[in-house]
Amino acid sequence: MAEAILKRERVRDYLLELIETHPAGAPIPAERVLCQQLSVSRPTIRSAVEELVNLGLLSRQHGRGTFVARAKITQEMVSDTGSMSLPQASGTWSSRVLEHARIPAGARVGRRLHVSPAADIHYIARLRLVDGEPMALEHLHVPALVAPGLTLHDMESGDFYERLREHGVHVSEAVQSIEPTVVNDSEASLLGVPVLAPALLFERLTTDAQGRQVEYVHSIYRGDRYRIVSRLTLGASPRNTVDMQARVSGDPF
Amino acid sequence: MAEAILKRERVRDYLLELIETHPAGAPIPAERVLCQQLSVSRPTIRSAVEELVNLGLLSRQHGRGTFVARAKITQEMVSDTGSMSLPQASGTWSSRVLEHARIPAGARVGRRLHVSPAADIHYIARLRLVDGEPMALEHLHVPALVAPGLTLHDMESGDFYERLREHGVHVSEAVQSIEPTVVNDSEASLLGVPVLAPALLFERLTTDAQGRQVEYVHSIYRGDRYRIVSRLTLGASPRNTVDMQARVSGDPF
DNA sequence: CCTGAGAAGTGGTCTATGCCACTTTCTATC
DNA sequence: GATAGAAAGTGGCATAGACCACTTCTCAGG
Repeated sequence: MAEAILKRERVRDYLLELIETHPAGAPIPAERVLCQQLSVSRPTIRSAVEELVNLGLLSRQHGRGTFVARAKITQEMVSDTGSMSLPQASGTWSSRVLEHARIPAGARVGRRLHVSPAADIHYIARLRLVDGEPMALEHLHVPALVAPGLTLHDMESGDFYERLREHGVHVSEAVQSIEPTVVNDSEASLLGVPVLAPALLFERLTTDAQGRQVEYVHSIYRGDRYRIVSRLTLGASPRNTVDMQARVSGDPF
Repeated sequence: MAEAILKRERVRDYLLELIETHPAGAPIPAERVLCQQLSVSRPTIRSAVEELVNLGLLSRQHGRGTFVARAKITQEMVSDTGSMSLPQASGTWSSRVLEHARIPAGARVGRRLHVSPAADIHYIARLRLVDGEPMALEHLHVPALVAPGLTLHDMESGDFYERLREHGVHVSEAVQSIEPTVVNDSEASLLGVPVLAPALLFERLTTDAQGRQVEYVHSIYRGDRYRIVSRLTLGASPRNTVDMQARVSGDPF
C-alpha cells in the first residue's frame, strides 16, 4: 500500500477507517476537530469529506454534524451488484460454485481490470439459481493484489461486497453493459435451455474509492426468465441527465 | 430562472453555458482567467469546475487546461425520454415511417394503455436508423383520447414529447422493460440482420402528470449494434435503490 | 537544422481566516 | 412550569495567497 503523501488522501484514509469501525449513523468528529487531530486545514478536511459524501459513505447535516451513512445498506444493495435489473418474479436466490481458482488474468480480463495479463486474479464461476432453477451463469474476477487475503469462502459468501469492505476495499461505482446474445452449448446445458436461446450478457466493471478496478463480472442471464425493469422519472435534475431509480429486490449477489 | 445567489452556482451556470455553446474538446478559459471574469476566488471556480467534471461535462488535464468533455451531447438527450440505453456509437439518428393509422387498440395494447380494446389509438411503426443503417424497429401507440388533435406529423417529428406537451400532455414517468429476444422474419428483413439474430425487446409504458397512460412503445433493437451501458453509483440514498445516470447521446426517442 | 534549457501558462494542493445559516441546548423570563 | 431567546456548536460558503507539478512554446546554443 502506497504511503499517502497527499494530506487529502491521508485524511480520506483516516475517514475510511472511521467509517469501517463505526456503525451506520454514528457521528464522526466535527470538521474543526479533525483539523487539529490531523493537523490539516479545514478546506482539506472538507474536500475529503465531500468525496466520501459523494460516494455515499458519509452524510452531512447542516448544523448537526457528519455521520457514517446508511451506506451499510447501500453496501448491501450494492452487493446486490447494483444490478439495475430485477428478477421478474423475485424468488429465492442461491448459487452453486462451478469452478474457482487463482489464475493469471490473461489478456482480456487483464485489460479490463487494468492489471498485467500475468497478474494473479481470483476467479470463480457460479451458477445462480432462483427457487432452485438455473437463472444465470456468472464469472467473477478480482485482482489478487486488491484483496490478497480473499478466500474462496469470501467469494462464495452472500454479501460479497461486504467481504471486500472487510479487506479494505470500498466499492464505489460500477459501469455495466448489457447486450442480447444467445447461449452456446455449454451455457445451454448449464442453464437448462436450448442452444441458441435468447439471453442477456452482463458485463460489469467495478471501481473502488481509490479508483482501482476491483471486480470484473461477466454473466449470462436466461432470457426466458429474466427481464430488466426500470422506472424512468422524467424530471428536473441537472439539465440533460435522467435519473433512474431501479429498485432491486432482495437478492444478494 | 432563479437568481443565483451563491457564487458557486453562478459560476456553474456560466460554465454550463460555455459547455452548451462550445463544441466537445474546446478549451474553456483558465481558472485564473475565470476568477477575474466572474470576480470570484479560485477555490470557488475550482469547486464549480470539479462538480461539472464529476458530471462528465468537463475534463481537466494537468498543465494543459480544462475542456468541454465528449459527453457534451448529454444535453439533447433528455428529450430522449430518458431511455436509459445509449447507442454504442453515437451517430446520427433518423427514422423512416413504415406505417401509420388510427385504429382500435385491440386487446393487448388496450390492456396496457388502460383503454377499451375498441378505443381508437394513434399507431405508428418506424424504422429507426443510425447513420443511415437500421438500428431498431419501433411501434408506438397513443390513445386518441389523450391527444385528439395529434397529427401524423406530430408523431413523425423528432421531439415527440415536446409535441405531446403542446397538446397538454405532460409526460412524467415511464416504466420500461427490456428482455432479450431474437428477430423474426419480417424484423430480420427490415433491420437487415439474419433471422434469429439476437436483439433486445424494449417495452415502455409512459404516464403523464395526471396519471394517465399516454404512450405504449414496443421496440426491437439490433443486438449487434446496440448495447445498454449504465453507470451505477453506489451511494447513499434510499435503501435498495440504485441511482443510475445514463448519458444518452443525441437521439430523440 | 536540430536540440535542450528555460520561461510561461495551466491545473493540483494546501493554508489561514472570516462570516453565514442551521440545530441544539441552556437559560432567563414570564 | 412553559416559553422565548441567547449561546454554542456544527456544517456551508467564500477569500487571498503560496507553492508544486505538468505541459507547451520559444529561443539560444550546438
